[in-house]
This record gives sequence, structure tokens and C-alpha cells, in this order.
Amino acid sequence: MRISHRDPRPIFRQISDTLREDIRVGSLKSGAPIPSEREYAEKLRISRMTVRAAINELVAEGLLVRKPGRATTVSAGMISKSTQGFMSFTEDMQLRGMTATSRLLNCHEEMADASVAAQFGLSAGSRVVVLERVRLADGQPMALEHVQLPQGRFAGIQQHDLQAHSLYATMEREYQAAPRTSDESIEAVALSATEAALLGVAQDSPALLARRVTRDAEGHVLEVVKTVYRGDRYRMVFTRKRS
Amino acid sequence: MRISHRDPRPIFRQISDTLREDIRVGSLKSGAPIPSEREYAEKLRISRMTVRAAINELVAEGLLVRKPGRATTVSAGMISKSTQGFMSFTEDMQLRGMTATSRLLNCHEEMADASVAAQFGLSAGSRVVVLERVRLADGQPMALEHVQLPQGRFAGIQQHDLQAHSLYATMEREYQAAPRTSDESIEAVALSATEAALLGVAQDSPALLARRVTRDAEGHVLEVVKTVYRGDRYRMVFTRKRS
DNA sequence: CAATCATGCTGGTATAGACCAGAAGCGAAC
DNA sequence: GTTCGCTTCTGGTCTATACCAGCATGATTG
Repeated sequence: MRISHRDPRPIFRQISDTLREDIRVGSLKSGAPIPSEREYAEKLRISRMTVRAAINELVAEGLLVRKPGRATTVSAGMISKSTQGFMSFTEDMQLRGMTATSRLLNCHEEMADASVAAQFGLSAGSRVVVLERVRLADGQPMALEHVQLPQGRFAGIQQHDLQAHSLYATMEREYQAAPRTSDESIEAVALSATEAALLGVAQDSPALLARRVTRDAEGHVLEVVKTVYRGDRYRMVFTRKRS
Repeated sequence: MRISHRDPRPIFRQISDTLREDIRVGSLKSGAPIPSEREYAEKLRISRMTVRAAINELVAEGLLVRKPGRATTVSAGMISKSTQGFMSFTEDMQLRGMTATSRLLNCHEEMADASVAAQFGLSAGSRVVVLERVRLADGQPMALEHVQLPQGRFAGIQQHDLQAHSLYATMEREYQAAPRTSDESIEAVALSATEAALLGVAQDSPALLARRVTRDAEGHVLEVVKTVYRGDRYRMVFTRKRS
């Protein structure tokens, strides 16, 4: 392991990236101790505090476990990176090896109702862009999606090709809006006749109703989404950490 | 704001706790800038690095947002602490202001099947403790729970009063096993006749089927759980962070 | 042989200083 | 007036050092 001062990355990131990769490929095995902080500092001729900054990143990610008095070790359970964090439907399907497409049902501006306006931190009666789509995976209906976006921040987003591109990709590229956190709630419901017809399944089939509020790094709400997933084809996966 | 050297907490934690509380009660408002790191260091007569350690905690929690060149500000969206992390059914119901109880259906040891043994990191044929319970909230059936625990780590856990105490509480107190992360998957299903009878609802009612693998800080699997929640009374909430 | 204590490891906390890059405010020059 | 550039803020990174508490090991002592 070496560090380079020509590398644009800060030193602590060079170290953490190297460690992360070593863990990923398995040259550092689950449960195995890593060299001590002082050892890294000496070998690499850098300060111990810099080494700690690198290790702190990996501890926060759950890849390493600190043990006061003993050595820092590689976490025994490997968390499948994929189930961390949330994603758009398009990204979600890509990860599952399927291709996401959409059938646009409805796209218009309207007055936000009181609760949605409040979530956006806007006054009642502000305008929102509403997007209703059937989401398909490999051509098969998978979910019904109802998205509300604040018109002020995403003016003209209707013009973009949302059939071809991920909504998140468009938000980031065209509006510099990066989704960072989401609050979700999930419940099980029976499909109404209308929903069932759109999804191509029998009425009263079980389905997942997911509500999501997505925020950027500063905590501003980017979207309020309600999605109904077919119970027979969709499974939601995620990981949680306990404080 | 003051720091005390008699306080058993480290200095950086005293600062982060104070800041956290200021944000919680609203004396630091959403979007407002906090004093600069150098200002804190001067006023409190401590090192700037110590101040940074405190602020780092809150940035990691999403309460503060760093902005290079500008001031650090309070995040605009307040994340309801409650929806962070996962919890046991007992804790979950407590948070919702209800009282959790159980009706034990089944409790025995058996051979782990191949896939479960693999998840525990044990050889095929290892023994597991199986716990099947109807979970009630304020006396009403809410969910069916099927828990598998590695017999080696939790020998004799059947003897404890799991009707009265949270399983997690027992694991922590009696076995020094602290749940730290969980991988979950959720799908929507229709209840079988048996399940419906136990939950006191009609057959084919929609329900949430949750599978959870819980790990401690070192990544060792503590439990493998399958839970069926009534669709009409239970809603799962959580927050996610995007990398 | 067994209990005890010293030593040398580990990570945890804290210091005081340094330099960088980006943003902002302000004044001077055009 | 507008623009350019300086000064002075901000956070980002890094150093070298110090002392603490927990743990392991091995030597010493009973």
C-alpha cells in the first residue's frame, strides 16, 4: 500500500478507498484484524490522526469494527452495498437486472393540497407538478406511481423525456437537485378495480402501498411519492441501522 | 454553553449533545447557520479539532449540513428520530403508544435448514431455537412472528419470560448481544386460512410479509425472523439515506 | 501451580499549530 | 457604474504530540 501526493484525493480517502477495496475483493477477510493505527502511520509516514480519519469512514459504513484495547477488525457480515440507500424505480430495476420503462397516464400542474404544501415548506395553494405513471419492468406492469414535485424548483420538468430517463437523473442533471434521504411508509392493501386493471392483475390482489418523501442534503423536500407495487412481483429490500 | 471537565462524557460529546438538544427544542432553527468552528474553539477554549469531532457526529446524523466556504447550517428537514433504525416489535409498539404482548404458539429447538444455517455462519444441521408468537398490540392481534435464534449463542433463552420482556432486551441483558443492523425484505401477500384465523381477520386479507436478518456490531447474525403483519392495522415506517 | 503485577500493546480523546480552496465583502481602478 | 483584486471569513486536510483506559502477555511472587 502506498499513498501519492499527486493523487487529487486527500490522503485519508486514498487509505479508506484502498481498505474498502481490500475488503471487497477479500484480501482482508471477515473478522480479521487490520494493522494498528500506529503501524499504518509509521509505514506510510503520515500522522496517526490521518489514519484515524480513514478508518472512521469505514467504521461509519459498518465495514470495520473498532474494539478498544484490541485490534480493529473487518465486520463479519458483509452488507450488500445494493440494499443500502434508496433509489428511483429506474435504478431499482436496473439493479435487479431488468429494464424500467413508463407509460405516462397523466402530467399536469395543480394546486398542492394543504398537507403536501406543508411538506414542501410552501404556502397553501402553491403549485405542484403531478406525474402519474405505470412503471414497467421488462415490459410487464410492476407499479403505479404518483409523484408530486414543487413547481418552483422544477419548472418545466414536464418537457424532459421522463420515459427514457430516470427522474432522479433528470433532477440531478437539469436542476442540481440531489436526493439524499427519504422517509418511507409501507402498508399492504388490496387493489381497487382501476388499479388492478392498470397492473393487469385481479381485483383485490394484495399490493404494497409505499409513500415516500425525498429530501436533499439540506433537508428540502424534492418529491412526495405514492407508489402501488404488485404484491406478486415486487419485493422491497433495505437495511437499517440501530442507534 | 459551557463544558465541564468533571462531566464523564468526552468534551466533543458534551458539545454535540448540547447542539442536538438546541436543534431539537428549536433554539437553533432549520436552515440557520451555527457559529463557526473557530468561534466555538475560542469561546470554549478548546481545540478546533475537538469542535469538528462534535460537528462531525451531527453531520453524520443529518442534523447539520457543512458548506465549504460558507457556514455550517441546521438541516432544513427534521428527521423524526423515531423512524431511524429498526426495533423489536415490543419497542415498535411502545413508540406508537401501545402495549405489546405475545401469545406463544410454539417454542422448540430444531435442526437449522441449510439456508438458515448458512446465514448464521454455522454448519448444516446446527441447532436453532424457534419461537412462534402471535404479537398483540393493546390486546389486538397485530402480527405473526417466526423467530430463529442460533442455539449455541442463546442457550436456554426459552427459560426467560419472553411474554413480559422484549426479546431484544433479553438478548442484551442476558447474552450481551446487541442488535445493530438488519437486512429486511417486504412483500405483500394474501393471508392463508390459518394465518387469518390467528389474526382474527378474513382469509385472503392483504398483509405485509417481512423477512429480517439481524446482526450485531461485528456482523454476526443474531436472529432470522419472518413476520406477517395485518395490512389493515400495521404500517411500517423507516428512513433511508442515499450514498 | 496459581494468583498477581508490570509492561507494552490497542484504540479514545485532546491539543496547538499549519496551510489549502472556496466564498464573500469591500475598495480601488477602469 | 462596473469590474477586478485584495482581504478575511468559512470549512477541509494534515501534522506531531500527549495522555488515558482497556486488554493481553509474560514474569514474578506467594
